[in-house]
Amino acid sequence: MILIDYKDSRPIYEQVVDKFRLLIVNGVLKAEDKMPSVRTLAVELSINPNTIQRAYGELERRGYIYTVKGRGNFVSDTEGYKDEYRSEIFGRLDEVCDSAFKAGITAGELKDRIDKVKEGESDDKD
Amino acid sequence: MILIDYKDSRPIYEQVVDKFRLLIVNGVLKAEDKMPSVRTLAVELSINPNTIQRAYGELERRGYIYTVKGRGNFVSDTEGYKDEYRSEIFGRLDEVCDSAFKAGITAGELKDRIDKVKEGESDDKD
DNA sequence: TAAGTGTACTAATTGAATTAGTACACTTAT
DNA sequence: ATAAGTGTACTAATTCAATTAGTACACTTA
Repeated sequence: MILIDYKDSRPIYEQVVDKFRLLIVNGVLKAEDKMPSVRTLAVELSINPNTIQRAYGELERRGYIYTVKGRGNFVSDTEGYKDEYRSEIFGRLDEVCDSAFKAGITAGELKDRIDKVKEGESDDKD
Repeated sequence: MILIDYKDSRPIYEQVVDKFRLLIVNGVLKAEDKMPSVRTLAVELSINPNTIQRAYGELERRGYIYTVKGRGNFVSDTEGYKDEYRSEIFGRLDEVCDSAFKAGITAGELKDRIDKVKEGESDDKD
């Protein structure tokens, strides 16, 4: 369900947080779905339970999951967070545009590129 | 000329490399311009000369600057690197598009956003 | 010759991330 | 009641990259 990239220089717990965030905001994991237990996932990924715990703590802090002691972690109702995630993506787009314009790339070129990506979509990647 | 962001989790030498890369590919620093000396810049930024040296070594390895022993570091002819930099930006755009499409954002929405950024350009930022 | 430049090297320090180990509280099923 | 599974909380040790510190050497220019 989740894969760690050891070539990635970011902390493992951060990668775990991001992967789950994507699964949740993109609807793969739905509200009330049960998250894998801390210990289970730790064994699955061959990393320390503390690292998973830290990731789950972060996900809870940010509202993506909630905890029931003794029962486990569950996905929250994240409808509200989808807008937040969209904003995040637009923010990233803004940065790319800034860099692009500074480097002399035109809005037209960017738009053409979007169309190309759109065409090639659903290709087997990553 | 350069500013370090201590809130940024990336290594200092990497930040230095990036800042100079931008100055160079965007034409602020031109071919044959003299780079600040390792020691001067170290004092200016209040960081260790070794860190600057590492950054300069990286810039040289990547072809952005060249070294003349005893004289200093100078900006290379970077015309060829501008294409490389453009590709990099398009690559970043591709990633944003992928995320966007997965999150249900349409190509049209992305294009509209580009126009908005284009309008607000040359605003006093960073 | 003196001052300024880059280069090379080793050692020490720092700090975050990760791992290791333990203990405790709660829930569920038996 | 008991056992197994769950989350939580702590402290200590380890690992690793980045950074700092210090020194020495070679070259260029004035």
